Amino acid sequence: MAPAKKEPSEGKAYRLILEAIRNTYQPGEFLLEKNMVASLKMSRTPVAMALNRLVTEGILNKVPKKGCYIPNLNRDDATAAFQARKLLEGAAVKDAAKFSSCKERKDLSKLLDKGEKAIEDKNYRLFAETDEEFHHRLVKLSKNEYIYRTWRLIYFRTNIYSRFFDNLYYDTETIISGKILKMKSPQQHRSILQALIDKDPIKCKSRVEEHIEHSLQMIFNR
Amino acid sequence: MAPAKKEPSEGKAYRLILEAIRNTYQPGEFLLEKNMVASLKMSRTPVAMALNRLVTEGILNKVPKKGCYIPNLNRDDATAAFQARKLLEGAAVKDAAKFSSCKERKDLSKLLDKGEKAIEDKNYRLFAETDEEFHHRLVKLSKNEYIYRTWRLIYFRTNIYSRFFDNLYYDTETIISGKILKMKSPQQHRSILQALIDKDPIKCKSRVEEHIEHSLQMIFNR
DNA sequence: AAATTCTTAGATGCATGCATTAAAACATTC
DNA sequence: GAATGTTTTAATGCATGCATCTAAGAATTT
Repeated sequence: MAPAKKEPSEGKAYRLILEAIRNTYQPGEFLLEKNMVASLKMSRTPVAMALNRLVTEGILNKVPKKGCYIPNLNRDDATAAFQARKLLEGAAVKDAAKFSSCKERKDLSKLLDKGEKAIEDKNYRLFAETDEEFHHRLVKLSKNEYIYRTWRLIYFRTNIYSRFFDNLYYDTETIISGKILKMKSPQQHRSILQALIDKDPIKCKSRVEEHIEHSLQMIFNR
Repeated sequence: MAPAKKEPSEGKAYRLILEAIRNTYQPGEFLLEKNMVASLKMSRTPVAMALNRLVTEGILNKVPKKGCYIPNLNRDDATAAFQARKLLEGAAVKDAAKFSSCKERKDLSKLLDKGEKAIEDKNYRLFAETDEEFHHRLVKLSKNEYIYRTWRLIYFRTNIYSRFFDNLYYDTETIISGKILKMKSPQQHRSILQALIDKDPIKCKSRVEEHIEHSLQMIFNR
């Protein structure tokens, strides 16, 4: 039997609070330390540390001596977040197109298979997971730790918008710079992967940018 | 007499530790909580919070149950950091060229005056300050909070390199994509500002990128 | 003497009590 | 009754003691 090391309290708190931010809390809602201490069954110190971390990451806002809350959603903020994400993710895949290995591309393809199957099964939760992992892996391929770290937080924010407006998978059409985009998310993913396989950095970048712009437009069109 | 509100301990700890990271500590050096508690004359809690924040920001590294330390310097890391900075700062000034107000440009010009005077006086410390503020203001002009937040941390990292190699102001020449760049930093700043005044986003972006690439090359050429 | 185990010193991780303060509830004045 | 000032409440901010763990050094074995 393995020794079964105890998970550090702060890390556990961070993990569970982050999950609750994604799935439970609403924009504008205050998070009381006291409540978390109760539900997490630990002392205030690790909870305070985890909250502090989330504030530093920009995932939570804070009012001194008052507490932390989920940032509110608005059009300008969404635009800024998606713009920043487009910049980072676009540059990342541009580099990825130059560096990616055969195995990495194969693995991405398998991941897309899994996502498409999830949609067939109407398991949208699983699709959302694979979608998220696809983007994470793409950006990691850039091999630039600074870009990845920074992208990760902004991506989280854009994902809040997509989830809130229930837009992770939809069969709509969007107009971007005069072009009508009628692809579903999985098709867009495939076309990004294809550009990656073709080792075409420019195409890779523009397809990613269109994909992200598409997500933003879907939010606005609701 | 004003009430003179007491500065929160955590904020003070953060501020002073950050300053020490810039001016005192060396790459690889461990930071003992105990020592900071002693020099800052406060309890462990706010110090731990401040360190936690610095780790989250990527300014410090951490080994669990051991402590925090200044990240080591190396060529690949420098390349990645400057690359990321170039991407963010380039995009930021591109937007800035579209949005900046007359007053904002005037203020930037005054700041450059101040920096040039500092060099005349051989006050390189003051020049470094104005240099830093110039870049901060430039990126803020993008009006994108996500880009600014994220850029700020990466800029800090690149600045560590520049300071470490004592390269904030030097009269060297560099070759970037075949072109010989022979400008000093202040001249480069002026040319960036000029592109901003001309409201030429593309020129603005490329000049900023060259300026940053120049900084990186100066580090490598030492 | 080298390698291994045991001990111990000293660091971080966590729990908890007190201090401070913001805002809600209440009382008072106009 | 509205506006203002006061009290109370309940949250975060901070200090500190104990728990846990890492790593360095001492003791032991080969």
